[in-house]
Amino acid sequence: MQTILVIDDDENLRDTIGVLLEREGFRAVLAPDGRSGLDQAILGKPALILADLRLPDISGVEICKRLRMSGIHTPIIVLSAVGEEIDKVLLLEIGANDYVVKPFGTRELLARIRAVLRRAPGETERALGFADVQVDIERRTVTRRGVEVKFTPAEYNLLTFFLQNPDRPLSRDMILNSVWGYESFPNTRTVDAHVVRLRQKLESDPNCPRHFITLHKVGYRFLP
Amino acid sequence: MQTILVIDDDENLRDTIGVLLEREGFRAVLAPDGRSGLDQAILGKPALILADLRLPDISGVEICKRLRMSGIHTPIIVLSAVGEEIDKVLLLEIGANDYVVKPFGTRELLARIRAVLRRAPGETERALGFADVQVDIERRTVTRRGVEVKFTPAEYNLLTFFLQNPDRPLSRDMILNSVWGYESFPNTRTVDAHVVRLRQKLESDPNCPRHFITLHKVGYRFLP
DNA sequence: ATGCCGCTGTAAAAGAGTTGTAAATTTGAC
DNA sequence: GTCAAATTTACAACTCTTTTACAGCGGCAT
Repeated sequence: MQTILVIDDDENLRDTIGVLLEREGFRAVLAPDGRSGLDQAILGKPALILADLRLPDISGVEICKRLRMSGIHTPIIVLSAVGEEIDKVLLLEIGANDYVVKPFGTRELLARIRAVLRRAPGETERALGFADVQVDIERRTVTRRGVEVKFTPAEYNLLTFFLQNPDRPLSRDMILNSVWGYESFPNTRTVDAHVVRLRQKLESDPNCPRHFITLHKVGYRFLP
Repeated sequence: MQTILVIDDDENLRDTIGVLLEREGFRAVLAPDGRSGLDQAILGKPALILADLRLPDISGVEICKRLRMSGIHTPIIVLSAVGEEIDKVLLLEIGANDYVVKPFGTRELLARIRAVLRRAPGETERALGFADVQVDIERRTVTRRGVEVKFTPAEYNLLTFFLQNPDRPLSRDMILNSVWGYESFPNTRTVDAHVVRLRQKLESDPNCPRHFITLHKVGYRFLP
């Protein structure tokens, strides 16, 4: 299932698009501003991004620029309101893949989304791994030296999140937002508890972790 | 060199697939509608057919039916758009060999094509089974150690769906959509109730299922 | 070094939510 | 209407998640 990130400060529109996308079989991740949108764009690895041109903090154009400068080529469709001065050529040069002018029909939006996704051969990695651990995304299984290791949903989600963001320092809040979502608000210690279990199941020596590293006062970092 | 017939009314997609196939060493024959597709399927003797589910004149399902009725067993992969109402079980029973949901990655499509070509010297699998259980699709019967076991329609549909999707985690919603279709909206607990009955009829020890596995908070998985 | 304070590791308890399953109810075919 | 099938319901049993508590560790000022 493909994830689409929606960055728009209009809560109503955001939710409407979210519902629409889920109905069409996508997973929708919603962000109300450029800052959190950018985080999600990097951490959540969506298949596509819908970004409003005008946002309270970082504009859609700026989001494009920053992502492209970071070497992230996730397709982006920019949403702009009627009357907003947009230089379409500039937009495309900057790295946006398409733009849609509000108000738009759901059919049009979906058509654009599909067109963009079709052009971009999705790099849906089916297998991830490190050291003696293999994760089969398709089958949702984790094996270590060929032996299956059982993971609960939260553990599994955390594990794949780490695998998809190697080497990067990840704060507990970032992890909570990305893995648990913006709807639930558990204690940050919850992350620790789950990291412990990842270590117990996957580290050769859980007392001296070599992959799930603690960054004191910062968070964690995963090293393959 | 193997010929693959592509039947799709979306010119863009048709050409994209055409180019892709040629690059991978196949000969691609393109047809924009069901009528010409059917002609080509009969006359061109392709090794495999990719057919869109929704076509202006004759649907992909109808193409399957007509070819199979004519005694032509060319493998067919049906392409369907996300959100299109498809009964996957029906599709496979009708004689399609596989289905791919748009938008799809090129890697996925090629993998499916190769998989179908590999197992086909023709014939749709008419018999499915696991352990001591045999399912005869043609006769719609299930036998265990040679003894027939009675199944109600819903149970049978669920069983064949599991058999056709081994190893994969299947959420209750996916199961409902695929087996019950998009028209009816039963409670997700309905799935549980039917799984219980599959286990009672087919598991050696229904209390400790080895084939119809629960994935807590996720759904179910069938292991042959 | 030493001692302090806040951060982290961890097991275990508490809590929340999910699933198994039988029984009750509804649906649909004849 | 009758009957079988399908679906919903209800609740016990269970799993997973989160919190809690405390021990140990790390870094910092003295």
